[in-house]
Amino acid sequence: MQKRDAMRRLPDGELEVMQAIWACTPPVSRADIDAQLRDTHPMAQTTLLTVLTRLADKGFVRIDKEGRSARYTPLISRQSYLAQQSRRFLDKLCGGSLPTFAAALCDSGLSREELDELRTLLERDGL
Amino acid sequence: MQKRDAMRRLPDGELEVMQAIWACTPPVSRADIDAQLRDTHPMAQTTLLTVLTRLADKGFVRIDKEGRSARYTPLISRQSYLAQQSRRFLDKLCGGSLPTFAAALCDSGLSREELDELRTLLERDGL
DNA sequence: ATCTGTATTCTACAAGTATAGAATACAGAT
DNA sequence: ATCTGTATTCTATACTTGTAGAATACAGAT
Repeated sequence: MQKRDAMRRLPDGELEVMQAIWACTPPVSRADIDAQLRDTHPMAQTTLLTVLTRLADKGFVRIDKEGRSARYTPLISRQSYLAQQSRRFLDKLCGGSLPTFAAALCDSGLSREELDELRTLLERDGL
Repeated sequence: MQKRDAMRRLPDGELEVMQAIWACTPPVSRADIDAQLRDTHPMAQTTLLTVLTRLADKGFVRIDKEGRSARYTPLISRQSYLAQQSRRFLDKLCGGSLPTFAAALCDSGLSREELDELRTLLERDGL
């Protein structure tokens, strides 16, 4: 049933759940996830379970049964997912063009200060 | 039938077609779009027509009948779509955090030189 | 051994997306 | 007036996503 295509872009609902999982320290219980989602995107228990199953099918989380309940461990780090997706953005949306990408950022509603901050961060992290 | 939600993220197939349309000088014929798609994502004539209809429903293109054939005009510019989507990326994926965003870019496989280029572009365009 | 509450799985359904064959419509040729 | 080729619309299927009720399973109480 597994699709094994880690590079794929998660649909919104599944991304929300992944973000919630990433926000916890693994291994994560269903209750932990639920607590995280309460603010951003509350959903019925069964809905959450369904989404978690799909995420497991896609290889994003591992489900470990522990008696009555289960623990969820992310198999892909937030950092690497974000890296993959920013690459995807640059390639698929900007056609791989850095000037196009830069222009998009400049038009994205960021203030001068924020753009400067981003430049600084890129300089520091890049080293 | 129209959903009027310009901020929405287009699914892959529809994005491909929009990119093809943006790559032409409007008004664009179906043949123009087809030629653009030939390299990246060839699809049957009827499939293309179906996608174009959906894009029209969503308000992304206007379809003007011209006798036997039709002309397609983008109603949303590539530039503004990219700006919206980069904002979306920052907010939904990075939780609005510039440091997180910068880290994602640094991990995205760009070389030192490319990161430097991006910094320069941000500086120049930002002015 | 039975009851009970809760965790998990099954099943379901409505939209949305990807794809395209069948049917139709129509301009231009004869 | 009819034929013909091609452009467009209708119809259709399969898969994905969002959402959740119904059914089940099972640990702990009695």
